[in-house]
Amino acid sequence: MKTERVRFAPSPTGWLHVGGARTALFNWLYAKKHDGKLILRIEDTDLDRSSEKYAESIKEDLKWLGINWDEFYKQSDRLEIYERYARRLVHEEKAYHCFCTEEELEERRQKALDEGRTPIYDGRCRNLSEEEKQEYREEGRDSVIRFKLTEQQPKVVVPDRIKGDIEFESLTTGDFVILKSDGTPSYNFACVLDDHLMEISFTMRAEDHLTNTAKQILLYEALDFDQPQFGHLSMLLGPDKSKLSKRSGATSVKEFRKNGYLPETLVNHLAQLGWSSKDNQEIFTIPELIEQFSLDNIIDSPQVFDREKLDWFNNQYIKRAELDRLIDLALPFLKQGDYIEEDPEDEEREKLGKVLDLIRPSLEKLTDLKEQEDLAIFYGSLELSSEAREVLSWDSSPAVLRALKDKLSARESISPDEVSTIVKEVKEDLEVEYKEVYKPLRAAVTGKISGPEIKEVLSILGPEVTCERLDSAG
RNA sequence: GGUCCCGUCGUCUAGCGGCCUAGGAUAUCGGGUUCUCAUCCCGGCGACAGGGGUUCGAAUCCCCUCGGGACUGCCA
Repeated sequence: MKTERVRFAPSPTGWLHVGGARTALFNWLYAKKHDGKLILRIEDTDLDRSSEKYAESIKEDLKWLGINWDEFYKQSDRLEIYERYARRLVHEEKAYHCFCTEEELEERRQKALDEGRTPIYDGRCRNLSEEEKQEYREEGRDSVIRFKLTEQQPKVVVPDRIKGDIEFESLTTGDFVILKSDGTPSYNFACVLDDHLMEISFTMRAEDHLTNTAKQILLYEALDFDQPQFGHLSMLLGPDKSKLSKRSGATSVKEFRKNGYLPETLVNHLAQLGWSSKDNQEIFTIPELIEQFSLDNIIDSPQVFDREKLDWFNNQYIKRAELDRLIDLALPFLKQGDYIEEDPEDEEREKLGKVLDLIRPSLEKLTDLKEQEDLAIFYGSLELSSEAREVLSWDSSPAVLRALKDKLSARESISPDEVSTIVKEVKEDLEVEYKEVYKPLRAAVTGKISGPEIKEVLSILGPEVTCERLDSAG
């Protein structure tokens, strides 16, 4: 069997957004599933809007997501190829030079619109004589090369592996441009040439390319190329149900990274937007995703990219992350907060690990670390809240704190279980309720009346610091 | 306007003619666990866009209507 070859072909005119990331992901999953190759192709033929900066950031974001590619191309490196094929089509009289200016075309388009007609290029430059062409050239007019659609507009059928065959009664485009006046190819032309030359076996892209695919099929025929298979993914929508755009809030992968999301969160959520596993599994590892991925389970209808579930996923993955990795993931965000300035080492790192492990269930995003009040317990100076003071003013509190201190002061360290034991002893010795021990203890040690498990807190803080705080609170 | 795609809880989805008084997840609400918050567990609310067919039987098949979306560039 031939190797499956798929591609992701972004244009470097902006940061990678989640829609593009999903297309990349689906292609990648498909490639991995079939032991195929993923080709990354930067479509930078729009010289004005493309920039190297964006091309780099797209690569960076893909890497961050764990989407790696096997081959890399840039269309701007291949301009002679497109030009050569365009000339070939002109030579075969399947394409022709058109000298109409953009202003003229715009004027005609507007007129057609005003008259309620579909604006279609009228093909007036199709049969220009050599003299006429020469005249235009002498006038200093630029020309483009247009693809000649056959007179008897044939029905185009797009065979779609996801949606099934899609028939176009008629294409609402006239002779479209394949080579622009600056010599760069237009999208459809470059795409067909590259997909063919790069031996792409399956072209999977979002549904907004459906009509492009129809046009491209005409090009495949004119060029006498075998066609790859096609597949169209539904659109990703914003909360307003229109095509996801910057207006829909944060949409670039970069922003999600910056906002404290884990790459596997995004991968998982994106994978399950328009695809679902047979048994409704929701939390996947990457190998599971690859194993279970199939075109059969792709959904035709568009889906809203909603942040709520993403946050839930992120909490799930934060809870699951390996501790050492979590520390590394957390550090950049911690440094943005008030408590940690630089990378801790040895015992400090170990302590941080314990702290993170303790508070991770409460983290939805890593950015929560910037203002995590619980961190103050371990890294800040103690301030008693008014609620904490109230608890400490209970009649029973001073004696409880004293008793706790007596039991702790002789110790070097203490385990969470030992805290439970001590609390129990104090409760029994003083004949009070658990609450009357726990609450003042929490208030004195953390300054707050709510927070992470107090026995874990004491274990991390250690008896010495704990006793100091019991002192100053008492 | 034209062409094309799509239509199950707010959102993501299961469902591919009977297992559906429509299942799961999330969000939300309530309860439980806990010294407390978070986590976790249990429960509630909540959808087949509408109308015609076909069929013994339709969320599932067909048609129409309505609704949403995309495309309609010398952008990709």
